[in-house]
Amino acid sequence: MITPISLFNASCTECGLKKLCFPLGLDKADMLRLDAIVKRKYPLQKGDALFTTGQPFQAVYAVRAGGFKVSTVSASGEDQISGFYLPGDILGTDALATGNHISTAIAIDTTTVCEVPFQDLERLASQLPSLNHQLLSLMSKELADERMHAELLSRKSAEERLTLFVLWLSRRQERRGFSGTEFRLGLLHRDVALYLGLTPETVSRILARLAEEQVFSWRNKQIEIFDLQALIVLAGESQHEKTNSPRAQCG
Amino acid sequence: MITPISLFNASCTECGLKKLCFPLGLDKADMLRLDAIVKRKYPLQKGDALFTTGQPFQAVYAVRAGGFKVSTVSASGEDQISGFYLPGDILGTDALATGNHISTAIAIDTTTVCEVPFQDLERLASQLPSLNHQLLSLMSKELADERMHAELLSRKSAEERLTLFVLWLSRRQERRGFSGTEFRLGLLHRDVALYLGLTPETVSRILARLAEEQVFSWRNKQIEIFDLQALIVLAGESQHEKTNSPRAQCG
DNA sequence: GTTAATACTTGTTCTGAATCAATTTTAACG
DNA sequence: CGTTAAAATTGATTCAGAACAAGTATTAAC
Repeated sequence: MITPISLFNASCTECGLKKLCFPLGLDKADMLRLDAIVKRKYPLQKGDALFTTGQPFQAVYAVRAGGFKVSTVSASGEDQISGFYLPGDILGTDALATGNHISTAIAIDTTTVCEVPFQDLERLASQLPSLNHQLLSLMSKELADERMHAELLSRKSAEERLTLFVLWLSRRQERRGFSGTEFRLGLLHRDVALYLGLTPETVSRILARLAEEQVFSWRNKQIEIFDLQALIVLAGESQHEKTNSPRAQCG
Repeated sequence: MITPISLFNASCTECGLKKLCFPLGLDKADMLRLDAIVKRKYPLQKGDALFTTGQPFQAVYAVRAGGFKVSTVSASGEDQISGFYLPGDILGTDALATGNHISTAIAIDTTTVCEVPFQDLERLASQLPSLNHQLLSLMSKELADERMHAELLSRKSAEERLTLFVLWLSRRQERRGFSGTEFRLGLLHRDVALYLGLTPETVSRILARLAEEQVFSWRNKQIEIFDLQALIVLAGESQHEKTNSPRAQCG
């Protein structure tokens, strides 16, 4: 259960997500300094934009509850989804190079974030080497995630893509201390299809078949994994490969 | 013509690529400090690895001449190519998050690099805010490139992928002050096919057709563009879209 | 300079996923 | 709560590009 008010009030030192946001090297004093520059915002409603393409870069954001889909509008008007950001993830760093956001972040649920003004963060980071390293590390992880995404898109079959995606989510849930076999995901099948480079029809068909085969089901925003081993095999991860997650900036 | 010895001796202050590597904010004094930590290495031969998957992270590298293909080995043994790094580009930052390289960089030609030990770089960056910002900006650009790669893989047809790739190269050449219509590229068609998520056969067929149609030719490592406008149309960039490059860390 | 290996080309067949189309289900809103 | 719009499902058809195969051209090695 989400309790927006208490989350809204929580500071970094008290936040249950702090180990996710800044896993390394900040002692209590440093944490308080970080805390001082973080602004906790009122919840965004489903469909609200956190930032949009072209907006000047002001801050990075940590997801506390809910989530975002981040997309770029392509020539044809259809948007390509580059990633999903769930609690503990940090987003907005895409704007760093140009000073303007190159993508749009839309809340997929009622969502609360911490806003970290980037100027302040950069100034603080210049005084706290470990925070600075953490920042670089964060971006490096994003890059690794995006590469995995690209690999998925270029070499995997539709079934592999979908099962791999669910497997990533499952592992992510577990890493966060939640059930890896039963969880909620407030994403449209359509959005997942876009992310995976597939059509909604194909996703629907594969979901139907995998439910039939008792591997997992995904209905009404609820995912339930019946046969994790089968899922691993279908995802092509049976006896090899790295166990990275698709979006693990803060894990 | 490459003259390895003179390149080998050049320092950052004299280097023709310095505007590419560090476009922002370093004055002469700062540049000298950076120069002091950079190690210029003897040339690598074609096929040599600059770093390989799993190796501990020691340094980032700036390409001076030649180039690299960066790939990750997938389950099946085939490797997925995540990018190409040409003169002026900086590579190696993928290892930052984990402390170990998650990919392998292979020289595609006789190649010279500057090695920048990361510990030194990070220490220096903590004293030079503009260098630190530059580092973050670099990673942000890499991320943007990887997203463009993912978008190309998920939504573009084979012809669009290939023409877009050539267009990116062309623009990159121009930005570097070289001819955008006639240049050398020491890549195998096979590697480009892997990068684009296609088979060598498909690449070969499309190249044959585009040469036939007098759009561009690519034979014996030499690319020649006959009809840039047609190329732009085929790449699906006719009257819209951003003009980013695929690998523009230093441009 | 000859040989061996690797890369590239070209043709044919086949298939996975897109596309088109028609319902059914779910969510949104007054 | 009923109405309407959006999303998801299911089916039929099509097609772009993969896979397979067999040749030719380059490049590398000795």
